[in-house]
Amino acid sequence: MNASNGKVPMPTLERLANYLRYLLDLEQERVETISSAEVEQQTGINAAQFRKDLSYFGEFGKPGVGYNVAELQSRIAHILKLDQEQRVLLVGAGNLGSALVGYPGLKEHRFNLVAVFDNNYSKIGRKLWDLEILDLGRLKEVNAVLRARMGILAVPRVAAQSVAEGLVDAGVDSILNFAPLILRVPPHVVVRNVSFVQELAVLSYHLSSEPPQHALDAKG
Amino acid sequence: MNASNGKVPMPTLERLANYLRYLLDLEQERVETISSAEVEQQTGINAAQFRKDLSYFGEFGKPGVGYNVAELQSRIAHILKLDQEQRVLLVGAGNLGSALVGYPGLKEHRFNLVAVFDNNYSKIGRKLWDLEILDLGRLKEVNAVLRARMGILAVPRVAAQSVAEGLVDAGVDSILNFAPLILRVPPHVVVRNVSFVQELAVLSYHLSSEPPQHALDAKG
DNA sequence: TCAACTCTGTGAACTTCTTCACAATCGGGT
DNA sequence: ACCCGATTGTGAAGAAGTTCACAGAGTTGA
Ligand SMILES: NC(=O)c1ccc[n+]([C@@H]2O[C@H](COP(=O)([O-])OP(=O)(O)OC[C@H]3O[C@@H](n4cnc5c(N)ncnc54)[C@H](O)[C@@H]3O)[C@@H](O)[C@H]2O)c1
Ligand SMILES: NC(=O)c1ccc[n+]([C@@H]2O[C@H](COP(=O)([O-])OP(=O)(O)OC[C@H]3O[C@@H](n4cnc5c(N)ncnc54)[C@H](O)[C@@H]3O)[C@@H](O)[C@H]2O)c1
Repeated sequence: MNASNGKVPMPTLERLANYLRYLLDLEQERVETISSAEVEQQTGINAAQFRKDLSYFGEFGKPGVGYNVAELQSRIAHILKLDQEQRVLLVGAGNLGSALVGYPGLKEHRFNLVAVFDNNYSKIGRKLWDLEILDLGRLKEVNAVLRARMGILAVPRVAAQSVAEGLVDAGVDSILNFAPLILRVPPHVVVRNVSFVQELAVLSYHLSSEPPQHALDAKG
Repeated sequence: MNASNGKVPMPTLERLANYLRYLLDLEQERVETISSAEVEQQTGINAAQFRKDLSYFGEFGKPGVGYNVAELQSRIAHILKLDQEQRVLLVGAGNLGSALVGYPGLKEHRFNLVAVFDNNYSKIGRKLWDLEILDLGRLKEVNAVLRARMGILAVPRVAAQSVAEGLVDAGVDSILNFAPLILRVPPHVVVRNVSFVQELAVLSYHLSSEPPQHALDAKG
């Protein structure tokens, strides 16, 4: 009796996209049915965790059988709204922005990068792959037409806060931020940060405790 | 009493790099001292959380005063081993790899990208910024000299698992993985995944509950 | 010197997330 | 039709993380 009404834990949401990726692989391998135990065996995700994560959204499996791969895949895609086009604005046509525009993984998940903005006049008007780089000043005007609600922030750190405010003003209420700073946004706006340096720092920390080389192994 | 010996929660580690970033900003603004209450006010990070996170590593502040910005900054950098060079290997000289090599933020935190590998013969031998792209086949041989323990995986999904194994075989025990899949690695190896699509999916999910208040603010 | 005040460091309470463990259910075999 | 082995969905236990709240350390000023 759970089914999506209650509050879903954030870690569950974060795992959902991973499940989806894995299910798409299984589908391609023509696997029709999978049990949570097999998921655990193949991916290391705890079987009970997998089942409970799904349980927040309803009942997906059959006792004694498992889950239908194709059905589960499409239902997770639906939960995450990855079964419908999501229009996305990108600000910052630099190294990272360029990699993102050229990344086919976005379209595969129905994320449609509909416009790219920059404030550098030597870039405005040029094309980044197949998208023309637009003047940041036109953000609100352009999005009045496009009505994208998601924005990707790939500008230098010092510009990020003000650009974020511009995105919000243009009607964006979900921001993926690559700049290494904590954005302050109104409460209705959701921000997710991607920080390569943070991830590397966590790895770096762990190096300390690890033995310097792979001469050792075996663990209780 | 605490000081680094006990187990540190993973979320604490993840926040540490953020604190560092923030402290570097304060340093640049010539702020000498900061209290946890001011941190909360300026960044939204809960003051008690900030204090407790630090408490896992020792005592950093003075009651009645706060924290010395420069000292705290350097002590956090030390905890994360960001006060010493960390050599890093990159595999995959594509769009993302290229952005990473050109990203100055890595060097700023003492991450030194010492070699780039690819398996595409039209790329091998060319330069990516100032680094020559090396044949993936030479990974082990080259790292026998360089002795990097960190690796960044920026290859297509289908290649990621085997390249990860190659990295581990070459002595790498920390991997930052950009490919959208769950890597299986030996227990002594630490993996951190960066998944743009996962982050976007979480944002996409949240769009549901938000009111589509595009024209909420009554427009100009 | 002392009182008034500020702010840290941290046990303890609280909240959130993960894992366990088992009744309920399914499909297949006989 | 009925049993049997497999597997789900989920309360409840347990683990982990966050926040509270306060004793006590440091500072200031008289
Ligand atoms: N390149 C990476 O691998 C990488 C890794 C981690 C984080 N980041 C972060 O991502 C962001 C972008 O990185 P990058 O390497 O693409 O930088 P970049 O310098 O290559 O590109 C930044 C782009 O933003 C544009 N820009 C600057 N100010 C702007 C403004 N106010 N409005 C609109 N556009 C503006 C610039 O013209 C440029 O095109 C930075 O915050 C960086 O810290 C990058
Ligand atoms: N570009 C992005 O914005 C982006 C975003 C999210 C995730 N990713 C992921 O990052 C990875 C790299 O993305 P990209 O856009 O740079 O791809 P890309 O195709 O531009 O580059 C991949 C590089 O890897 C090399 N390569 C392929 N197989 C290899 C192998 N076995 N050994 C060594 N090198 C090999 C290719 O020659 C190429 O140079 C992919 O897994 C992708 O899904 C990329």
